[in-house]
Amino acid sequence: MSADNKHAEICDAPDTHTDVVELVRNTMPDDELLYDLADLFKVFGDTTRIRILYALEREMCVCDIAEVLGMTQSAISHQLKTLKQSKLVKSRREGKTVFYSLDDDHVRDIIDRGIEHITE
Amino acid sequence: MSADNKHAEICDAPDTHTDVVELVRNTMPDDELLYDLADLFKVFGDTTRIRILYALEREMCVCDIAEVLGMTQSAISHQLKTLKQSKLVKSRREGKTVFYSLDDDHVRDIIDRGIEHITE
DNA sequence: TGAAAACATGAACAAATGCTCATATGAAAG
DNA sequence: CTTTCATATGAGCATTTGTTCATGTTTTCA
Repeated sequence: MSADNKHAEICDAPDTHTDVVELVRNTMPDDELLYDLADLFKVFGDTTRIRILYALEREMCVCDIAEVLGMTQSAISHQLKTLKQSKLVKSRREGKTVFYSLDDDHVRDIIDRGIEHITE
Repeated sequence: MSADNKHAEICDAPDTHTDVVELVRNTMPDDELLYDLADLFKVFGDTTRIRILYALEREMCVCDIAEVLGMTQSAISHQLKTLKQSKLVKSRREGKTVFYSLDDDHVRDIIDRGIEHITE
């Protein structure tokens, strides 16, 4: 909690900079949380996965998703695994086919915020 | 608008699948929008950039950000460029130093939604 | 004008990532 | 039990990406 002056390492700045650095350091969330957060957004950061999430406004089976996106069943399956691990989609088995849908409302929420930013 | 039966290409599914595929296809946003959206989230999908955004709750100069994160000035500068191109941060010059801050409220909004999802 | 400080940028390299191809798993039908 | 359909998964490969290192810009001050 002591203010160990690291001023020398910082740019040739007025003393306020040192204060700001210390202050911001203390108000930053745990690195673990920020790491998980980046990992979550990384999942949204791919065109295929975003398109899958949009398609899943309605529950769909794997091969139909592949059909909608015009992509391989394998490619879709791989991405669905990623999406499921991040708890963005859930699955339900019915015989041979597996139906996927959005896991909760957060998903659409996050996407909508992104669209807001883009189309402002 | 005609329902050109692509049933053969789809999994051995009841006719409803074909309908769903067509329906979802028509309700999907333009690929360009989805591409831009993925690009936006891609920017959030990196630990360094997320940490920078958190640090910028207060306006800071480049070298102070580098100090807070314990990283090179060059690395930070590169990432700030990415963040600026996505309109997530803005900059203001004051003599030799350049101060960065969040561009608008959407940024913190999007991040908060992400945290909600993680810490649920 | 010349040097130093703060920042920006280009090239290069290592690490992460997404798709493809082949194959494995699991369920239903014959 | 064997086959077939829907899906899952592992390895391989090409592309993307983040950092480092060296250098370029811009501003200030002597």
